Amino acid sequence: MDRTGRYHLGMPVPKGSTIDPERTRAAILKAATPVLYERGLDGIGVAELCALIGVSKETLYRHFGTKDGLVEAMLQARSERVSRWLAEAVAAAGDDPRDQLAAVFDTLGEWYEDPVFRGCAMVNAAAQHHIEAVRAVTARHLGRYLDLLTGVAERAGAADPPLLARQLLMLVEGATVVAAHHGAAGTGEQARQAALALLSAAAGSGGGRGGGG
Amino acid sequence: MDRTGRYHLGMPVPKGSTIDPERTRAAILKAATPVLYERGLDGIGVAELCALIGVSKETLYRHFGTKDGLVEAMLQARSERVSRWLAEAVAAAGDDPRDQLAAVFDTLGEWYEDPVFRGCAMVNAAAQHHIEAVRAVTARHLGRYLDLLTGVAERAGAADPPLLARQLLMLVEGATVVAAHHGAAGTGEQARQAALALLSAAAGSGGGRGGGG
DNA sequence: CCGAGATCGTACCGATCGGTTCGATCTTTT
DNA sequence: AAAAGATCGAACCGATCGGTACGATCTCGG
Repeated sequence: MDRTGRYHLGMPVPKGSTIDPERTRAAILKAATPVLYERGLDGIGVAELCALIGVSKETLYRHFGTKDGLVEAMLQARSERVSRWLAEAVAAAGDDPRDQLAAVFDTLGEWYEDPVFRGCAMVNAAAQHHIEAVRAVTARHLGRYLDLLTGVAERAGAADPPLLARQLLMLVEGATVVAAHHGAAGTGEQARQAALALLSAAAGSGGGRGGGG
Repeated sequence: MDRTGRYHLGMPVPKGSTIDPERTRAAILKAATPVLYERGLDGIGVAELCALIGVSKETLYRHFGTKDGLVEAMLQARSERVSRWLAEAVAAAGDDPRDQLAAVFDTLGEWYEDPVFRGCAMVNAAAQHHIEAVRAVTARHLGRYLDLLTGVAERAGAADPPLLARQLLMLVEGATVVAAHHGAAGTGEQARQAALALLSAAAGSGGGRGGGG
């Protein structure tokens, strides 16, 4: 032991407060998220993960209890983060629901082009684990997307907003799968065109434009 | 050792031929496929898998070399089987491309309702493993779907058949993801409606019906 | 200045994993 | 009848896994 000391995730500890109870947890989550996303939940062991993110196993286990606990917390945080990210893109797109929908797929399209893109982390996780909590996080995640898309569908005056929203959700998740496993080039734009076509069809043949509100 | 003997996967050996060289391999694949699909590729060990399907580890390893070898062979066989299954549904739907497209999603919809449905096995596998061979099988699988849908798009006289086919592929994979993780009820029909709407839009605004041969 | 507590690195644990080996049994071939 | 070869069950192997324990270090509250 000639080099102990200097701990806490390599981050300088702010002089105030009690070494931060929640901060360590948040820092672990932030550092572990991209590693677990790239390597896969079962593609890396706790020991290697800890070494990569610079935290001891004891600290990780005290904050998350088990590896599954870490995974669940990570997925939950990631779901909330990307949902908020997409919602902000919609909010920034103005009042026209067509622009809002286009913003969704433009945002996704940028993500697809990212070299680290490996598909939806929540869907990937649910696809490989039977853990009920993981599946629940994924279902909730899709629910968030559905809510966002339902709002767009309603504002667009779709005849059946829940139906259109679910169809758009399929397009979102399908574009993500196709981009991950069959090439990302152009996928965002192709999906955007399809989404706008669906919206036009739903608004045109159904309830027309300018839904009450 | 009071009960050795009586081997070969519990299947009665036909009296002719050399105990079947290929037959054992096919039988292992057939038996292992649903187990690996339900439990997940990493969710079951080779020992338990062998016990469940009634084959010894030595036999399995002689036929497939490694667990990854078994996985690849299984995914390859499954991809060919389900692609053929979908192609046959299309072929049985008559000459109208709209009927053919509807048949695709009706067929998928039935699959979604199956209690053992857990999403697309190839996509699930690629989502959890970095193994290049697995990712290749998945890419090829999506390519088969794309070929099928391209044929439909061409026969429908779409203005841009490759574009429409890729959008329909997103719908297929998206419906599969949504059915797996957000409830299967109605997903097939909802996706079918969306697909037909996309086809109408692509044919209507683009090249009209009866695309040139 | 001294205890409480968070963190570190390392060693350790039992379980499980993928994969190999071996003796015995049964079938087919020669 | 004897050789060849496929299969079985079980034992075995080294590696890795998730998780725990321990002694040491550092910070903070009192």
